[in-house]
Amino acid sequence: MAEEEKKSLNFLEQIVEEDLQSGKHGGRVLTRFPPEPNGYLHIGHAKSICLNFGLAAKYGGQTNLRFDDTNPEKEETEYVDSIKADVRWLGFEWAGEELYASNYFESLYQFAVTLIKKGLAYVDDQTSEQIASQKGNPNFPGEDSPYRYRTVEENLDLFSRMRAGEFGDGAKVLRAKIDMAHPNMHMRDPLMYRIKHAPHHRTGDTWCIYPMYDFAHGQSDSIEEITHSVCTLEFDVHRPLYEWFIEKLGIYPSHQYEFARLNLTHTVMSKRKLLQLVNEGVVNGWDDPRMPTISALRRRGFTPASIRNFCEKIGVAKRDNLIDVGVLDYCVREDLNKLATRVMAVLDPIKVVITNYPTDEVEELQVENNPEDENSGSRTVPFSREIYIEKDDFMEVPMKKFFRLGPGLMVRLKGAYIIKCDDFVKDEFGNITELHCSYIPESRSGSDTSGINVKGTIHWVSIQHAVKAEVRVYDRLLILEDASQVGDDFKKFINPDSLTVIPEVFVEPSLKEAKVGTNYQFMRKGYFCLDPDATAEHLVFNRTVGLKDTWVKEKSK
RNA sequence: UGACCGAUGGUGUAAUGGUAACACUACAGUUUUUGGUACUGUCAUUCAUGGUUCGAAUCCAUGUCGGUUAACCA
Repeated sequence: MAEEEKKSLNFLEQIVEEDLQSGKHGGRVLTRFPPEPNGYLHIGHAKSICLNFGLAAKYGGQTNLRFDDTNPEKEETEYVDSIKADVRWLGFEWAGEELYASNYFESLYQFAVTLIKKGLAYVDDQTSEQIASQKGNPNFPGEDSPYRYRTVEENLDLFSRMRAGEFGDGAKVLRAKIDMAHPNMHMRDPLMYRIKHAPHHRTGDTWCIYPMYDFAHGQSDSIEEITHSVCTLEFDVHRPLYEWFIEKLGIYPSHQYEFARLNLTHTVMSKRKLLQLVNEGVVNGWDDPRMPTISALRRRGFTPASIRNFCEKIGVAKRDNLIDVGVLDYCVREDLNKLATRVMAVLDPIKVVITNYPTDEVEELQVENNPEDENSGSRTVPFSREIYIEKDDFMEVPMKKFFRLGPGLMVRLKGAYIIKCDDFVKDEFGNITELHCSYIPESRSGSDTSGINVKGTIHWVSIQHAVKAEVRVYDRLLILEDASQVGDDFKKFINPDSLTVIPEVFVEPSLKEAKVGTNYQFMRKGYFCLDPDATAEHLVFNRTVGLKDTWVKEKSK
């Protein structure tokens, strides 16, 4: 038996394997994906999802889906539903029911009481401005709050009255008593609770005090006995605090590990910036196919497998990275090449009359559905005397290496006959409006006895059978490669051609049956799928991604 | 300027003290009834300087550069 090639492990897998070996968590692996329900998931989240679910699955563990819903002012049920749908669509299943940090509000409250009793937390009456000014700065230590040395009894009393709703928003906060001179700013008596008289999407008006991220996330991990809490690099500086709370509370020792989040060229990834694009109408909603959101990628025709492969391919490490969107394109093409049915569609038509073909004849030609899949079968495509071909498949003065149509040149019509261009018609402006060709009757596809070899094969659509459709072609959102260099100025670099609508193209009749969710390859043009905007009378196709085109390069030489 | 994280080809990710690998891109070919797919080939002495060692991308020191961090956001 051949030696199985040992695939190298990423740093998280190494940690898990070490922990498994040392029996750190009793051989258990439980991860979690903890989105805040305040926006839609994007491809960066997909990386995290694949990481968390993939890591657990690889080592026989499970993954919790836990909504980090500690800020009632920003969070909504609508987002909960879309996030669940996106995770499922990506192909992952979380352990049991979805969970919520808000499930633990009572436990969290009790944790806070415990810390107060230990003299490790206190109620502060100052304004946020006062507290901020006492924080000091990275070079200078902060100063203690005048309320820092309240008695345990007073803190207990005040905290319970905070919960009871006796104080207004912002009147008081609960802070951890750590060290106002700590070199890590997050350890300078961080806030644990704030007062918000706001209804929560799950707990309604049960609470008017809500825990901060730092006093909710780690404790939730611990309550669920998460073994490996994987998050992005910016939380690295929070880790000492994460560990401080767990240690002082003496609760389950979950551990946090950080990885570098995904950055894509020509794209912005932060929820805030994506929300801006939506709110300002730069795009038509969260699922506009130009967006890097999961819902947009789905609408655009990306498959779950292609996104999972992408996440696998880009790897995971701790250094900053900027992945070329071309890698994402590659991953969809790779997947779609194997499963997309090939069809013919002419996006920029020119009429061709096959002068020696009988006027009334229609042939039903058999065309294979997918040369990459021998089980895909074939379909029937009507052929007749008048067809459309792509305008740029003809050149009046063919350049060298142009293997298509030109005066006197021959091409194969895909699945049909070889034709020869005998003549062309120009209008008064000199535009070519029509080609006159003759076909070689013996060259019929599958029973070709003509002995003629042509270098080019082009797609076509029979005019009388053609179905009209709209096509939407997408390009990168930003003209700029690295959006991190311009910050909030990114909108100056929006690609004006990120969406091109072609109102009327001609597609073969089989596409009348096209369904949302099915991927097609328009031969020689790219991968397309039906948009949800489509109706039976008005077909709309999104271009998922173009085919690799080496001719454009050749042409420009 | 404090703390923390990081630095390997154009881009990512490996190599875990034993002589830089894989993928993408680019380029050059072969095959092809999609100028697609598939296949073949070409493209780096690892941020710098010192040190440890028979041997360093890997360990140590110093420096340089990049990132994160000082919300009653997560």
